Amino acid sequence: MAVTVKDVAREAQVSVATVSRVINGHSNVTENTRARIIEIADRLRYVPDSAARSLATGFTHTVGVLLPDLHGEFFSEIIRGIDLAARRRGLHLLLSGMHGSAGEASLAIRAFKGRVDGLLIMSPYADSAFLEANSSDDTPTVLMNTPVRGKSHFAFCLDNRGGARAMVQHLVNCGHRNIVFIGGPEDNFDATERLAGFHEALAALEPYSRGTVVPGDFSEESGYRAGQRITALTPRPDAVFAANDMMALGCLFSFSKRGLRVPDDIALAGFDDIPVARFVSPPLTTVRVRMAELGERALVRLAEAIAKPLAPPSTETLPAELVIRASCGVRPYAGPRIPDDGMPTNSRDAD
Amino acid sequence: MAVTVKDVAREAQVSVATVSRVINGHSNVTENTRARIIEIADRLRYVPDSAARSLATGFTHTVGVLLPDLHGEFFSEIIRGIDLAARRRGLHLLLSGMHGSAGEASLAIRAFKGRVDGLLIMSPYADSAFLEANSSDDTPTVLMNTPVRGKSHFAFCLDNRGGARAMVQHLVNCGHRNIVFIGGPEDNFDATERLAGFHEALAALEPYSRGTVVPGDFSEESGYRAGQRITALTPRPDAVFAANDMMALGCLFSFSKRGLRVPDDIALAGFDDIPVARFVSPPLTTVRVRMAELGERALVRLAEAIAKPLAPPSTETLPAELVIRASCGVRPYAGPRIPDDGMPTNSRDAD
DNA sequence: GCTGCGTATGTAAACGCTTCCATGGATTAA
DNA sequence: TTAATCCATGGAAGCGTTTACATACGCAGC
Repeated sequence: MAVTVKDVAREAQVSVATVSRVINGHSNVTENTRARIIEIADRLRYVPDSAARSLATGFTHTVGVLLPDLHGEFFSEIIRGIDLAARRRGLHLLLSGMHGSAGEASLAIRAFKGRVDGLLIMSPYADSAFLEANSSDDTPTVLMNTPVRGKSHFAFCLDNRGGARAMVQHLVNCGHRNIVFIGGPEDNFDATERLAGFHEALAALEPYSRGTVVPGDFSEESGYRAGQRITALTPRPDAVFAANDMMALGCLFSFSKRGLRVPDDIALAGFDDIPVARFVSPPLTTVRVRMAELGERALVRLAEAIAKPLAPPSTETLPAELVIRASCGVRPYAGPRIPDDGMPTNSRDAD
Repeated sequence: MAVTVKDVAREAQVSVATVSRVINGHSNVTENTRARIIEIADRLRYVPDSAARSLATGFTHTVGVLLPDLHGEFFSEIIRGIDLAARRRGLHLLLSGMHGSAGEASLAIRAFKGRVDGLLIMSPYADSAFLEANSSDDTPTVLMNTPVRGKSHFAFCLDNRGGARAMVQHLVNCGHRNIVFIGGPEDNFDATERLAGFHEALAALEPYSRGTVVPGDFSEESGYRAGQRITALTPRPDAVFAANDMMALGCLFSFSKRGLRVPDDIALAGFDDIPVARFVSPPLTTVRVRMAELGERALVRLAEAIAKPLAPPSTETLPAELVIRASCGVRPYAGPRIPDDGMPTNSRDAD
């Protein structure tokens, strides 16, 4: 059915070897035959079979991407970054979201065997035991946002701790002393790091202020509940720092429902800089990590590791930047960013 | 380096055929040898090579997904739906975003050869000539959100027209007569369909009201500019219907900058129901299409087509639902949906 | 005890490609 | 003119599987 090298070879009256050489751009072919073969291949619509190629060469020109879930702006950003860098290098992306169990993730990794030249794994939950059990030594692997530090693998992580410290610093600068932190899931690496950063900064800046921590689970709803608890606190805190933006939003709604004004009555900050953060009222002060850049850099690293398998593992940390908007009160509400600080040129909304 | 069937066969003192039979769960193997081989395969950490398998069987258990871009909540939603359905069927996803040119898309499709059992292509720009030139007959293909109707391929499309009509109906119901439409890019299929729906509904409902159309390009910025133009109109329109939410937001900001209140002074509606729509003030009335469902159903269709290649092509249309919030004035602002109509259980924010 | 049959296992071809090695013709050097 | 060299091309092995076909074994029936 599908046309193969043999068909092209027969038509061109040469051997398959010569066709292969032409297809792969090897030099030692007469210009004459090369042209003839190319013409015939085009006419026959010949496209080499990647599976066979992989088998023969040992390369797939594909990387496997394992993400914890495929939900929300985060993943879309990361994937975009990865895709961008991958396409630049002629690499393809085999994508897999793992929903939950480690067993499933393990299965996904095994399924990658023979399909990929390298692995890109992101999981704030993945521990080193898991990797130990599942990483085949012959497949270069890069970890993204993982608790595992680069002893055995390349790893990228976010400066959750630094970002949280910077935010606390900012809140203190704004004159807030009594700061409440809304935490995330206990087994989530991002969440614990952010909490640690909060404590560190507070210990350094306000040794006499014991920071209150209210539980949360990263969901908007948990933020709402946290907001209710915070409202009930006496004396009322000066500021709330939520471990992520979604909780900050929930909290914001809870406040507005009770007539508490942000930032006049209480300051509010989040973490992540999700797109919505800009649009709520007041716009949310938060911490941004460039996820697309994370994906991009991770892929570049992986590509290097594939090319040169023996490079020693390392860990890189991506900086987190403070995004100051109106919700903490230091600046007056500047209004939407239109057209003051430039509009996003995003025109891909309904595609 | 990597362990193959041969290694397992040698260790178990059987032929590779027997090992293969065990691995693939064929029945005709003694329970005794089966157990022994499984034990050895586990111990040796044998994982079959997918490339070789594909070559031998002709199946890759992978589908190629071609998207126009990987930006924003849309794609993340679609991919999530696809991934969900794919994992359920043991299929893998080879992902490719095509940035721009048809040539690049064509290249991407060719690169899929031998890697995938089927293709999932989304592009509101892809025309049938392109598909004609690039679709290999032996690869089942499903189109998502495309101008091409299912003559030669399976196709899914969104009910852009119906959604737009419903929105106009709603605006009229709210008492608005003088309605302005902000259009999208001219070569975008979604945009033209929405515009058509607008005209159709208006012609039916308000034969004497010629609807004004202001140009836009789906970007927030273009919405802002459209808002400026609309503000200058006399008499001032009753309502604005933007071809997508991003433009509606830009428009909203433009209004708020001029002190125009929504919905008191002017009603505003969008299309897409992007996550932000819920959070702006006032919350935006808009039209929702379940993108995850689109992805899911498209994958299911494709899986069917792969299993039974001769099924006749068809087209399915996904309904668009009106999402009524406060921006059109019919209902009082109900506040955030917390906890009245249930909080989203999204807790995946910072992963 | 021989035939026949079913079952467990082995042998080898095939999948489509790349690439090492061989071949032979042309070109160059002596 | 002959030998050495180079270069375009062909032959064939090999990549790791699956699977059609062959084989050998055990057991039932006569």
